[in-house]
Amino acid sequence: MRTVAARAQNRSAALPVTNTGPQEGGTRSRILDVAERLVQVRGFNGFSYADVAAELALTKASLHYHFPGKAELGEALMTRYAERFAEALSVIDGDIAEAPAKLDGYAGLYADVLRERRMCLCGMLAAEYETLAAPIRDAVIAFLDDSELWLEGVLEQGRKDASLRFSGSARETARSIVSGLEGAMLVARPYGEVERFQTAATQLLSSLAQRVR
Amino acid sequence: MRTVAARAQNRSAALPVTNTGPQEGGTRSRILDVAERLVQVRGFNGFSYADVAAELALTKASLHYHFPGKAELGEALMTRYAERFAEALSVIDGDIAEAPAKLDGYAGLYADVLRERRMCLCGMLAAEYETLAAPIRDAVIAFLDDSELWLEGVLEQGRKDASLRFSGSARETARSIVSGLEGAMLVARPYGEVERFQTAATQLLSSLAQRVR
DNA sequence: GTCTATAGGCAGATAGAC
DNA sequence: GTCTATCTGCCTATAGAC
Repeated sequence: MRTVAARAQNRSAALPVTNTGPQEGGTRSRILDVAERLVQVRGFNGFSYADVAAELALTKASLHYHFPGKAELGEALMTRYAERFAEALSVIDGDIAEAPAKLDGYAGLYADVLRERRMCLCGMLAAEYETLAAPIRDAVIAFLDDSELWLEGVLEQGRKDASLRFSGSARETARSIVSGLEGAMLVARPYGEVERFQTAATQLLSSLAQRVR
Repeated sequence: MRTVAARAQNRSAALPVTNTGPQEGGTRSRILDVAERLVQVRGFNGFSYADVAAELALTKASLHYHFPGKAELGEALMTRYAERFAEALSVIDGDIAEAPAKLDGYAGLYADVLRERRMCLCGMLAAEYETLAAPIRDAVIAFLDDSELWLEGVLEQGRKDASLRFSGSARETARSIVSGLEGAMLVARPYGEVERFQTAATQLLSSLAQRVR
């Protein structure tokens, strides 16, 4: 499962977010890369423009040229993250046929993030939700909805071809899987043990969606 | 399950944390109450001494008399929270005999917190873990360890008396339950739907620890 | 215990030169 | 696009009067 996830990550990392010209996208993209990591590690309220500027050897003023305010930066972060995630899901769809293996691929995306000592960007922002500007909030909800929808499809496929068995609706089970994996990340990170996530994720997945074959 | 949880909450709320005298505990306790709610709603990096002071019609300087710095306040918050939680668990132990019902009572504690639009204090601090002072970090880990240990005992009891069936060790399953419930809270809160938590929690619990009777 | 007053620093953000 | 310089406000924290 690591292969698929890693491939998806690489592929998306190679794609410019918004290519507005030959040189223009470079700085913008590097700002997003640094800010993304800082948010995933320290939270949206735990980093500043100064932190990002220092890492890139830029000034705060330059950052404000690319992103007028922290809210706009946050929105761009969440939007790009959702795009990359959606892309990773389509890679899974293209490479993996069986529903149970698709679920493993999905969990692998989370594991890859945790391996870099990061929290899921969306999960981190979900914790800080109450302090976020409306556009960022909407992007958080959109990300969760997308994940849920994709998982719902996989679960329905698995139920149809009898490779998965689960109680309740596919939607409910999809929501439980998203919850379970986000929580497994949240809890594993303080311990600094990726293994803790792996064990919980495997148990959550196999009990929520029983593998028939 | 709501009754047990609510009772536990009330009981602990009536108990002074550290009664250092007739008048002394009052302000300290009220500071903790306000700060606790602010952290659970906005995060540790999302509130300030000024916020707490304003709500209590006090000055920031007065807060510093009771808690020298934000780190000490955070530590006191986490410690008191863990004590209350442990107390709630002992109420469950005293009032409920059957393991499956104990699990419901445990999930009910989370639901009670979410009903007040709050995140679990420990879950919130787990997200912000990287920015926290060492004593707060230790308290977060201690809380998680305690929860896990209690759940492990319940699961072993359930396996022994054949009221619960689960795959893997009791410890692993306990960890998955903690992860699952924290995640269900994290995800349900942005939607503002307690129902979302309830559905996920029920499904997580019943699939991780199958009820036999 | 609580206050006023204030320190010293960092936050997000802007103006305008290059 | 990136810089210097600067603003304003809030942050944590302290000194010292009451």
